[in-house]
Amino acid sequence: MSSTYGDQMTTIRDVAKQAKVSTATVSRVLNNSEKVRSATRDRVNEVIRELNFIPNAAAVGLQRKKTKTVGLIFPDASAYYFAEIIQGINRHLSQNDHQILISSAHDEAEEIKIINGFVRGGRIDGLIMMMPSANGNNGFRIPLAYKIPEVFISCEINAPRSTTILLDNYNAAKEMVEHLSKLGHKRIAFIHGGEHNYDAHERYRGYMDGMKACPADEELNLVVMGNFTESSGFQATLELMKRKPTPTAIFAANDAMAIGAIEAARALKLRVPADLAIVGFDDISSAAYMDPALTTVHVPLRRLGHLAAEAMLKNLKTNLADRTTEKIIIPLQHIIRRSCGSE
Amino acid sequence: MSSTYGDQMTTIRDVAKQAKVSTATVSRVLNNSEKVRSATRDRVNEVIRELNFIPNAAAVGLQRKKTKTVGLIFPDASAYYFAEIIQGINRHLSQNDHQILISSAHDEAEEIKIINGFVRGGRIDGLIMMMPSANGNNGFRIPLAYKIPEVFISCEINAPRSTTILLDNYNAAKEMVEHLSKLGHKRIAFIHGGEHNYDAHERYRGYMDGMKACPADEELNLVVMGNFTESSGFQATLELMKRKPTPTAIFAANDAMAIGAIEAARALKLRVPADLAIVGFDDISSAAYMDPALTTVHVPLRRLGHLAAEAMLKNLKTNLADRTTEKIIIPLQHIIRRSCGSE
DNA sequence: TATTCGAATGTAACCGATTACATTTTTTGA
DNA sequence: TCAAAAAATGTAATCGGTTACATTCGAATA
Repeated sequence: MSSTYGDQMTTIRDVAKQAKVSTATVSRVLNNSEKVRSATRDRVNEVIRELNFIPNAAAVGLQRKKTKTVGLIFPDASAYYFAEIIQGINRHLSQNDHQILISSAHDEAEEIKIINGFVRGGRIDGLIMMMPSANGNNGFRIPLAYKIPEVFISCEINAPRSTTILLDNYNAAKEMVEHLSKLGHKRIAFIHGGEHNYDAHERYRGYMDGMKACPADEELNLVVMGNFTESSGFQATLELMKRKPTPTAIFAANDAMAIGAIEAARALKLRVPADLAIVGFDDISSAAYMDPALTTVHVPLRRLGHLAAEAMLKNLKTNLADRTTEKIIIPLQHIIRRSCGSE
Repeated sequence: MSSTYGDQMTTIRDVAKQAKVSTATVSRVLNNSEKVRSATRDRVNEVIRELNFIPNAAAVGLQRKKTKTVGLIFPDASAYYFAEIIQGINRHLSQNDHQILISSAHDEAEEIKIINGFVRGGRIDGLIMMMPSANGNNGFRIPLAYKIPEVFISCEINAPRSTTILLDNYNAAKEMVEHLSKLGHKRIAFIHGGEHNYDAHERYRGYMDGMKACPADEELNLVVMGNFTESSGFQATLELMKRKPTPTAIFAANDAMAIGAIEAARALKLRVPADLAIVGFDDISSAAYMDPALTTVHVPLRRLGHLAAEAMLKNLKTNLADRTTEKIIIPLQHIIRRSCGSE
């Protein structure tokens, strides 16, 4: 059985021999660490280029105990949402000579197993976790045992010396309710995204507090549980419109459910926004092209990824003792379009 | 500066010492390679569990010249589309004890540099490339120089001993035209996705050949270039409706552009499908929830990813000499909804 | 020109696993 | 019971780099 690299594996020894220096010198040139006479450096670089030599990552990793790789743990759902974030992360990391190693699983036990394997196997230098279903209370404490930098996205783990990046879901949701309220709506329903999802829960909290501040008709229960999919938004809306009195506005915890809600309104022969205002959250690319165009909250996913990568790179450069515990909250902007009846 | 692993790095020597055997025996237990007396095996496994030992990936990789990692090269665009594929790939690979290393860049030179670094640096055992803009003619020959398994998605590189996975865009597009034709349409326009995109081009070919077979009013040029975004579909439709005679149906090369087209029709006060039929391609999750629900071609992205992973794992087990050149074509299914006026 | 000293370079141990080969232990059979 | 064969285990070289320490070189100074 032939080797993976076949006969093309070039080692530092090949370079050393051809440049008539020791491997130590080649290594020094590679890492421009100590002083190397410029004539020697040029000669070595010439050979490196000639042989198309690239140091073996495993050998470097073994010695340095660094892999230039960041692990990414993401839930196995909602591809679009996570893909944008990952792109943001990857863009910034690869510009800084780092790679990402991805894993995803919904089963939390499996998740922990994977993380453990990554870290203890020395595969990664740092860990970026997006686990909206994890919080400090449900036993997700494993990462804290490690000493590698950790960045958490959309979950409140509260691990010391880690960086947490959150969206300001709460305020954005609250303001959205206030906006609907200002338009005269009193019976504003909410389609939840899932009890155990951090973002969904924060949006729900914002909705609830927003409602408290509004002059409401009466004590209403206008919250229905969805699961972030179009079809759940559709079902939830059908469900909501059976209640008496019926809501005059629906706030869906994400755009996909808002799309389902619009479709349900249509099935019920209700005009949006005249009979029923509908707003979402996320500002997915098609939101502007819905009928009616969807009022929503813009979530800068790539920027979120960029911030995560930035925090990771910073922590990677800082030794454990000097790392601080940080929480970055991204303010969110409303996008008022036609579906709320504002224009 | 403390080590990445801090004091928690457990080595095979620690295990050997505690189990009172040599490192060779521990290694044999780990790889259940040769025979080990079961009493010894149990004792070693016990210690491994006790110490939570996981072999250092770099050390294993250095020795074995295998990383259990597959490189993924994807274009830096259309997150949703690629995310679904990546999920499909990842799901299957991680079930088989492999990880993925992702990279993406639009600049082809940078792309080649990254691939080269991955392969020559021994970071990956195999390469899955999705480069719709690459084809055998535009110089994308680098990968052929390597001996690791290669799987290409949506591009025709024709590298020997590699596996290529393609969607049957051509036939699906042709059949879509035939479907529209059967509904009585004679002036069917096409919104292209990009000249250099493989999928877009195949869909275009299918459209053209479908048109040839249809009884057309006259020699029409009803093709406009888009770029797979909603806004380009919007613009393209505005453009198309200025032509005389105006098209009665629009076939967009993907759903996003079809969404833009529907919105444009609306802006022009045209009813869909009564005044203008509009169909797409991809079957994104919101397609069923558009108004009108979008007729399109379903593209099984996760399955595509799964097939790519499967092919990769198979090739990984086969040595170079025994690998065959394979081309897998995935047949595509139409989803007839309301936007084509069929119901 | 000889001496000194810092800069440049080389030597070899090491990172943590695997594995060919050597050695020890156990089993088998006469 | 003991020699021979088979099985289990150990020893040490190795993978391809990095780096502490040793050595050599060259320039500056006397």
